[in-house]
Amino acid sequence: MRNDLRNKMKLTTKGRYAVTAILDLALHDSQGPVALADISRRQDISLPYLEQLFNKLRRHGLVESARGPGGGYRLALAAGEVTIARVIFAVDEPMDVTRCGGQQNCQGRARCLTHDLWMELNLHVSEFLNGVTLADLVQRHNVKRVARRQEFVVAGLQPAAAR
Amino acid sequence: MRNDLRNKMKLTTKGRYAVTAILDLALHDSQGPVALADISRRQDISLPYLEQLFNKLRRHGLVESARGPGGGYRLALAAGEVTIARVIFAVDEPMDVTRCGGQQNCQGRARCLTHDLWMELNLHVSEFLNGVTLADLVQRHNVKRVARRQEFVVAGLQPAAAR
DNA sequence: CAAAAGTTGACTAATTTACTCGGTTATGTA
DNA sequence: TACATAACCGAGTAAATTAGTCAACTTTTG
Repeated sequence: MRNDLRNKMKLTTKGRYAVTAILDLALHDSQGPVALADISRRQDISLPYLEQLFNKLRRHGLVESARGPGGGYRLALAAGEVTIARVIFAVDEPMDVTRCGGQQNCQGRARCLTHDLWMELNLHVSEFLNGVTLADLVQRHNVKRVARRQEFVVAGLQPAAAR
Repeated sequence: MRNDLRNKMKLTTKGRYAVTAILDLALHDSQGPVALADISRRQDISLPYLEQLFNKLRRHGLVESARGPGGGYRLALAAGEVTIARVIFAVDEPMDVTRCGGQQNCQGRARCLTHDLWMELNLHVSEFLNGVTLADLVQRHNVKRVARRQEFVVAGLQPAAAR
């Protein structure tokens, strides 16, 4: 027994923060480059942590950066092209195929007993996350509502709340 | 930012080992109580670890135990009643509802932006895992095949391989 | 050139996971 | 009634992962 039984889809808070952050970007993308500092304030995610996340998003071609004053990030693709699965994959890569590989034969040992079950589950999750894009989320009513509230909070309290 | 963004379904190797182990039990249940030592050999999971897992499975009413020589565990329910979700829940309880509660309003902060998305995903996963029972797995061809191989290995090598 | 941003890599604290160990209690069999 | 077998139980721990920080650098605009 070792720590092999892994499955592909990795869902951690890291991936969830990444989705939240890039969704914030999608919501403000039309107004020119968005600085991480703004996202940090609105979404309450630390700036250094955002830097780490966007670094990966950039390397995976999901966002583009512009340095210097007035700079920031923009979506590199149309919001409708960016699936949640791609975002999660970008920051939580391993997506780790478990030594049992694709549909390879695992050792003569037990792991295979339930191997197919986890593969199926993984497929379901992947399908779901591949079926939702940033454009879908931007359209959602509750997302719009929350976004408006965040706008207000930042505009009204920014200097004081920036801590 | 804190460690709140959790989601309900917790999928760890622990849960997967539990499913493998109880499936092994389901496969041999007809032959009387199954000793953990046997499952340990067949599935290559350490005995103390199995004890821990079955302790939880018992407290959740999924298995019954019989002490003493010839003792072991049996399913407490019909295999068709035991869903994978119940097994995973039994050993990985928290299933952790995240401070955002059921459909409660999370703080005035950003978490809600993607909150609904994770709730939906969670629903999908739950539905899948609630839809598969031990009886389903026992029927599967590949499970049967692997089980036969394990039978052979144990019967043929037990004394030597017991290490 | 100064300030605003992104870029990078190393480093760390906290948490969680996946276990192990030692000893106890119950039960069937000789 | 002794003994062997098996479940029971709680404490403890090592490794891995996560989530996040820090410091120093580069690019760009005004």
